[in-house]
Amino acid sequence: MKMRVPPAIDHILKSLARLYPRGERPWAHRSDPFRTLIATILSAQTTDAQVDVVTPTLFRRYPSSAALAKARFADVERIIKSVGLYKAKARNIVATAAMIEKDFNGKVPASREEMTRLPGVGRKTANVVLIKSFGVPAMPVDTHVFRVATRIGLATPQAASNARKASNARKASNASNVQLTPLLVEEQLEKIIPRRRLGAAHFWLIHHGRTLCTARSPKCPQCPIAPYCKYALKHHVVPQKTRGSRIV
DNA sequence: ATCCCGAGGG
DNA sequence: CCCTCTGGAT
Repeated sequence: MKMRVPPAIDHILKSLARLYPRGERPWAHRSDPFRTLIATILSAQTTDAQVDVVTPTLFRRYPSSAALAKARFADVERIIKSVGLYKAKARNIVATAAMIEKDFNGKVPASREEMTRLPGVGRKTANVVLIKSFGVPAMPVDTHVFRVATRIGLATPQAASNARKASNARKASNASNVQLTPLLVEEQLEKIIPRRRLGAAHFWLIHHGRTLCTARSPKCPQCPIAPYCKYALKHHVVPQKTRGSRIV
């Protein structure tokens, strides 16, 4: 229950909290599990702005899984036409609604095991619903979270190696040949970030990845955690004035 | 051109 | 591991 947070982690979280003080949560207005789930499925390879365009119409016409389960693909496709991958998503959300009705008594299942059986629901989507709608500690690891966490050292091959040794001592693996996977990053983040802060940390990491810590040309000179970011140091992008200084 | 809070299939 | 699915914003 009581968890001690390593100083570096604590500093990183505090820096991110200062950087993004509003802590705005995308889709915060959708609190019920069904809408959170559907909106999250729709969000793949699409901007959240695009999701916001189609969800009002979608949920007006299909306010519940019972309603959506009976929808025709063509009707749903027409409504969500402007989001990417809309054909697969139309199929998936209708099939998901049908499965919720048929196998889960009309309610979105509250476990990752059950949720990932739903068509179009992978581990990342399930984790979003778990932490947003069910209050279950889970870190959704998408490309942004993965990139940021590995860059700044919140997730490391060393820690992954240790975790793997602990859980499976039979496999003798050293840190150098452990490749970080989204699952390993998730496990590490859930271990080192206090449960209370997981939701906020998720937002900070993902928002950081979209703004400063981008894939192509990261804005390290503007980044407050660059002074103790391994990626920034390695690529010589730490500003002169803060290089070598202590963690702020 | 490149990217967007991925998932499923080969 | 790879590939495909997709429209819209920049």
